[in-house]
Amino acid sequence: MKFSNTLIYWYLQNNRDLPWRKSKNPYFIWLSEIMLQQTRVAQGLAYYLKFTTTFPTVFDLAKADESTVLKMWQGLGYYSRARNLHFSAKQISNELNGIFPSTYEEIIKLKGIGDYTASAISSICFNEPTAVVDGNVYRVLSRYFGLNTPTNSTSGIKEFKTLAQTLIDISQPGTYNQALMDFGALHCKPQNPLCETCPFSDSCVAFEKKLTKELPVKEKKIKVRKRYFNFLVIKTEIIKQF
DNA sequence: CAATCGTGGCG
DNA sequence: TCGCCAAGATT
Repeated sequence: MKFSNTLIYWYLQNNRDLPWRKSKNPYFIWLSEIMLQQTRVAQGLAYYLKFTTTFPTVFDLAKADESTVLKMWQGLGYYSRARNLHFSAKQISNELNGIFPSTYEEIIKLKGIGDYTASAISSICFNEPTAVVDGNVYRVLSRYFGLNTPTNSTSGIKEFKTLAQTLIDISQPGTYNQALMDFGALHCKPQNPLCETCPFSDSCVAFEKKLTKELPVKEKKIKVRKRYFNFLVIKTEIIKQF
């Protein structure tokens, strides 16, 4: 069976019921994608609900003060996301008549949106076959194909993006992309992946060669840390009495 | 292009 | 307690 078909079959049975999946409104998908950058679903969920309630449309978000937006973002981290989100909301509201751009090429021009987010929005909302590559995708593909190219290297980024693009189901790219990420998050987990009940266990290279724990490979970056040591030298004077 | 940006969960 | 990581983007 084709990779994408197996994946989507798994997804239809195991996908998470998340609020942003009820909609294809690019404004909502955009909000969710920005919030979930480097952030777990469990952490971002409450913020997504708060934002969509307070700002039901891009106009409402654009009208708000930046300080208000930042306060609502408080606790989520990476605050430049909130500033870029607000900046782009104003741009969409004022210059694009509130209409979200509908192609990858146009979407990626927005501040705060890079390759991943542009691919996610264009595939989910506009059915454009643009493959997403996030941490989940690196892990699943590196294991399934047994690839040890460091995922944080320049060549690795290109290699995985190209590979993901060849695997995409062009008839339902949004579903395929979300399936791949959900599969990575729930099944092909970083630690203790569920290989025993995996639909890919007959074709996964890492499983066959017992390399699951070794993949994906990340180039180690040396973290310089300063350590300060204080020494207390104790001298005792021994007085010899005789 | 390597460093940086936050927070919380996990072993 | 510590290092690693989690739906990345920017400079």
